[in-house]
Amino acid sequence: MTTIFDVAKKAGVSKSTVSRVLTNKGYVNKKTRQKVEKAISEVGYIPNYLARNFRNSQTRTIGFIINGSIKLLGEFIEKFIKVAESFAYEVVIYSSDSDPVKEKQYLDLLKYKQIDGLFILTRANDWQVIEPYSKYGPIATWHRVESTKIYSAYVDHYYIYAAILQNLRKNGHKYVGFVLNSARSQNMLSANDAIKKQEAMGLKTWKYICATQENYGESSAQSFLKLSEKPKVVFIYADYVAGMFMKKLRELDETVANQTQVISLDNSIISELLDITSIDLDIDTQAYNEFVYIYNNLNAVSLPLKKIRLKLAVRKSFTQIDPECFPEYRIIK
Amino acid sequence: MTTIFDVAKKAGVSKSTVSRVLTNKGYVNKKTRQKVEKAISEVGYIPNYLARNFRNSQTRTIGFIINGSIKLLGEFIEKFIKVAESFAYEVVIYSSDSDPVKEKQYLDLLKYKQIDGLFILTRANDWQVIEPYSKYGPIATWHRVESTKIYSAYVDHYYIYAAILQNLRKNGHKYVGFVLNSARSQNMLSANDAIKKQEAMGLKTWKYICATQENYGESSAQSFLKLSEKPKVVFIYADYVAGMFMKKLRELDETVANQTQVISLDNSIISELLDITSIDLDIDTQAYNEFVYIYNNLNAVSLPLKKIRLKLAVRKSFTQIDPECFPEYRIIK
DNA sequence: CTGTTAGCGCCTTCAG
DNA sequence: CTGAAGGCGCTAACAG
Repeated sequence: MTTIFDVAKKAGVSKSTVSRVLTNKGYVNKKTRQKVEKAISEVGYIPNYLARNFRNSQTRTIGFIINGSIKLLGEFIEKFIKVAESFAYEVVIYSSDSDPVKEKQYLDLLKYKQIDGLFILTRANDWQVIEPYSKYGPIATWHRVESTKIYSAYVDHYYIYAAILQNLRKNGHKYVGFVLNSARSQNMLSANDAIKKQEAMGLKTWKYICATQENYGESSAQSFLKLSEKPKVVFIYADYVAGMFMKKLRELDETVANQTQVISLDNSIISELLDITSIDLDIDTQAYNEFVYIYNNLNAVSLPLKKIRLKLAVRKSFTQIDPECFPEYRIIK
Repeated sequence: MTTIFDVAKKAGVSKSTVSRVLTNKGYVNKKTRQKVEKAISEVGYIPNYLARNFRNSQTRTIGFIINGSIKLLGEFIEKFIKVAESFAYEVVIYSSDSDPVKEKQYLDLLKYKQIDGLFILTRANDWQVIEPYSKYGPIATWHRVESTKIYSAYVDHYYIYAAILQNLRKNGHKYVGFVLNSARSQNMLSANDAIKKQEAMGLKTWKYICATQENYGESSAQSFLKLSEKPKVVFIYADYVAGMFMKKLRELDETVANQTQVISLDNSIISELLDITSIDLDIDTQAYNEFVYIYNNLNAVSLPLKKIRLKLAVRKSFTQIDPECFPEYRIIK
């Protein structure tokens, strides 16, 4: 293995000079620089990042914790990686399997200087447990969290639900169905707030809370069919679930299926293939912001975050869109 | 930051002794060990992996290059990461965007000792370019490749296509449609071999080659509809494409859509939601084998690879299954 | 502008 | 069984 010492010997200079041309720091005479560069290629020098990182005590690596299924998160991860890449950072993926113990191990990596910063897709531990780790390095998450120490590029679901409901009311709907996630997340609490507000204003609702991530769509459809009076439109919290819901509904009762309109969240390939009207949460910008927050903290800079722009992808499952109700949205198609 | 020196001081021993208990190497008296362990927790010692890796000149990190869209590869990545984790390895994801230059940079990481091994989902450079890098560390891929230096846990598509075609012939089909990927991959060449063999035995075929990864399903459906005589069954190389094909077909001609049977590859959430009969390529085992190959090479051991077990997930889009034609398959549902 | 020097934290001979 | 010493490759003061 060649080291800067070999290069120095070849070029007839000192190690420091070689280091200076390598890192582009400090002054170095043009001619010496050329000599060194020539020597570098002559001896086939390969920088040892292990040594460099050790010396600089930095990894230029961000940890990224997923919690089980990344089926539909590919897009987010991909964008995050690309942004990181553009800032010369690497991304290591860890799988916590929603196990608090495992998650803590990864949190420890921040202490152990194995990573510079950490992104947690969905947490397994309480925020109180996670928060203290932020002193070892910046932490960001996709979960909405009220903390000054942990960043989240969340979209407030209150406004999403409020806008959709306002639209529905304008179109004369007085009875609306919801399939909600049981996760004790801020997003679902916000959604509930928006729903409650409309209920107070006379909206009749049917709500189905998904207990787990499995069979959600199916059981919600079964429950829906048991209703004596059924809402004409159902707002479902994720494409995947909406897909399952529609599939099961069609299987069990084609007539009802044809009469039921559906709106969902994610605008993924699933809503595209199943022609479901779905809200696009601007994942790309979210991923960008998440990384940039970490980057800013690591490098004591403050690059601006981008504004998240929601879009409503209008498809067959629901078409009565009143543009006025979506001031911040961009309706597509 | 606490170092082994702090621990040594506290325990009243030398750095070497601390190192020995930390790494569990060499002899160390029980009592001294206890003293050291006590000191470790007392001073709150945190090992510096940066230093350790530098000293050991290893990263315990495997690079994982994706080439653009990991929408449907989540499952594979996830499994790969979990296996790696169980062997105390980490996985860094890189995105090559199918750019040969970028890919080369990641290949260089192997040289630079930034990673111990490399997995390439789909390559951007020719294998001849990639192969030489294997001297810096083990390389594996998901692409089928004929090389002794690069491993691939591929499933020979010849057998898949042969088995499906044999089944179709047993069921009396004399005319079969195919939507194939244009990628100059071994898999598609093998598929073609299997198809040609049946053509030689009198099978009539319609073939559509997808040029790019976009609009594939749509254009194949349009092309299909222009046929004066249409095959009753179409075999499509991926769920995503099959979904698009069916969607477009239904949009343009419901009658034809209802008469057309579809089989595809992947058995992903898409085929589940769209009720497409699909072949499960046992991704989990493939991911396991890919990692274990790398692990074996890195650690000069030879843990056995697992046998890949294909499954046919039978759904509404195609039901005429003759079990005898799938000796190696497991038919589900 | 360049060379000398002194570590970073850890592991591993080599003596004792 | 334990301690002393050296060095992995690189960078950053500090002199010159």
